[in-house]
Amino acid sequence: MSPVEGAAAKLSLRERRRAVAVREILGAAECHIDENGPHALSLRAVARNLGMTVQALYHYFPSRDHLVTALITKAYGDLSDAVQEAVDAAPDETSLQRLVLATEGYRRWAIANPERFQLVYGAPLRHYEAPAEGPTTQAVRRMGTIFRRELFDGFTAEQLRAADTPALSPTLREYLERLPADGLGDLPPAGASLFLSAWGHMHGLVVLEVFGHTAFIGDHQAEIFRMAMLTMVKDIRGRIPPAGAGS
Amino acid sequence: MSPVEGAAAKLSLRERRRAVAVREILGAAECHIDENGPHALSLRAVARNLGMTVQALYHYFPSRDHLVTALITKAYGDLSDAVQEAVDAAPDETSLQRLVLATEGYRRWAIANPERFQLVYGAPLRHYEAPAEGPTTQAVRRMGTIFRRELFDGFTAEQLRAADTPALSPTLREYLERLPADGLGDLPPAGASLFLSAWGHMHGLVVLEVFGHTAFIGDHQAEIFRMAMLTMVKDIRGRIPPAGAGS
DNA sequence: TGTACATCAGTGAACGCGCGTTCACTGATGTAC
DNA sequence: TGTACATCAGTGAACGCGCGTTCACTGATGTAC
Repeated sequence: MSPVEGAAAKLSLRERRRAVAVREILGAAECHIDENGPHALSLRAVARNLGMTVQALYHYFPSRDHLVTALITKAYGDLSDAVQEAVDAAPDETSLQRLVLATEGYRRWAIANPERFQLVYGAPLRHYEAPAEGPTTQAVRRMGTIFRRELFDGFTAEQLRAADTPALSPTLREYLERLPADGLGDLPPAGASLFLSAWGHMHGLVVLEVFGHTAFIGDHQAEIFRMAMLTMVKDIRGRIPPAGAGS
Repeated sequence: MSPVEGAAAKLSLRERRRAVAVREILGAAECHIDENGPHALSLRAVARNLGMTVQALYHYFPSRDHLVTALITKAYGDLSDAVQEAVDAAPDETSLQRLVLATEGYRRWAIANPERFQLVYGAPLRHYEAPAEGPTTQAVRRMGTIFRRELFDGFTAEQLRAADTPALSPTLREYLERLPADGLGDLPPAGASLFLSAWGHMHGLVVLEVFGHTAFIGDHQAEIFRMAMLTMVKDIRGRIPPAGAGS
């Protein structure tokens, strides 16, 4: 008996059916989003896709907002998975190469799932009230961790502290030092600043492409992106002094 | 008699009232967008704001789409104006400083008008069918021109051609060379590539901030942005060789 | 093993809402003579 | 200067649509004895 069957055997028929139904609902909702955009999402449309009546959905999600929250969480998770897989696929590459691969994974997922990408990074949905401690906070951390590891792989905190960046104001330095350690707090201010800049750079190129603002580049978007990211990573690493040079 | 009065005198009472009404409608629509987001825009809501009935709006805009098109065009124009003004306000600065000021103008307008910023750069509105030769194409060109002028001020095409960027594939180089001259076509491939990267970098940091993804930085966003842009511009200019060194 | 009861998935009917758009109309503004 | 007519801004009433949510219900699944 496989572990899966073992786990499944512990669930009643009803529980298994319920799990299947929830997956089907999420799938239908994602399908509808892919075709009509996140702002067209409605319980009625999802129910229609499933051949059900709307009311039945209330047995699985107490309101539209709960469904939306689940979808946003899943989209963020899927994006993180895509980035993680892009990194894991090349364990023998240099960390510079792995970081470029990570950014390419980010871009690729966004291009392949433009509507769900908007669910995460676009305008918040009309009438949607996100729960406090948003569903995204955990996912944000996870993706941040992936990128940070590759970006600063091989450098010590001491080296990052001595990175060649414009002088930050004392209040900002202090603020960055005091961020929670699971966010950017364990990075020295210069490192946090470089990291945010890099994130914005990657994200901006992807957003412009996803929303069609760089359509005039045609089929060459992937190459432009790759070159920009390669240059970006080299520049950032070039700002960090060799080990032992600081202090 | 002022020129304005002179022009106005040529318009009948009806024409002047009409012009005022159109401005009022656009203003009410912008106000509604500012408060409820672009996706909540509806003719009925605008009419309500004005104390009119919906049907009256059809005397000024033949459909909702025409109103939306006007709003998008105006938002893009206002953003371009803001950038232009930021540049013009410091004619004596170095072009490096002016470019940083331009990016700060871009950011400032976006932060001050987040909903209208979405109108331009966010997800397209539900049920809105943009006209062919979109209303934005002209505005895009205008803003592109401002940034390009400051970014590459003082450099010759020859210098840009020799910029230190990763090797672009021959097909991409050729493609970039053949872009229409009023877009990026008058830039050598290396210059076009640097320009796109810079645009994405600026845009990405602004988008993350506008959508609240960098809220954890609190009041220091402006400083982080400024440092990132300063570094970016220096890096880009550092890649361009001094005059006469190439060929 | 069978029976009584609780839980749950799903339906039919209905609620009140906001939306874009059309139609026939009234009264004010503008214009040709 | 006055008059007949055209143009235009605005209204009242109505259309058909999709939306989230609630209520009372039926029949299947699960459980305690």
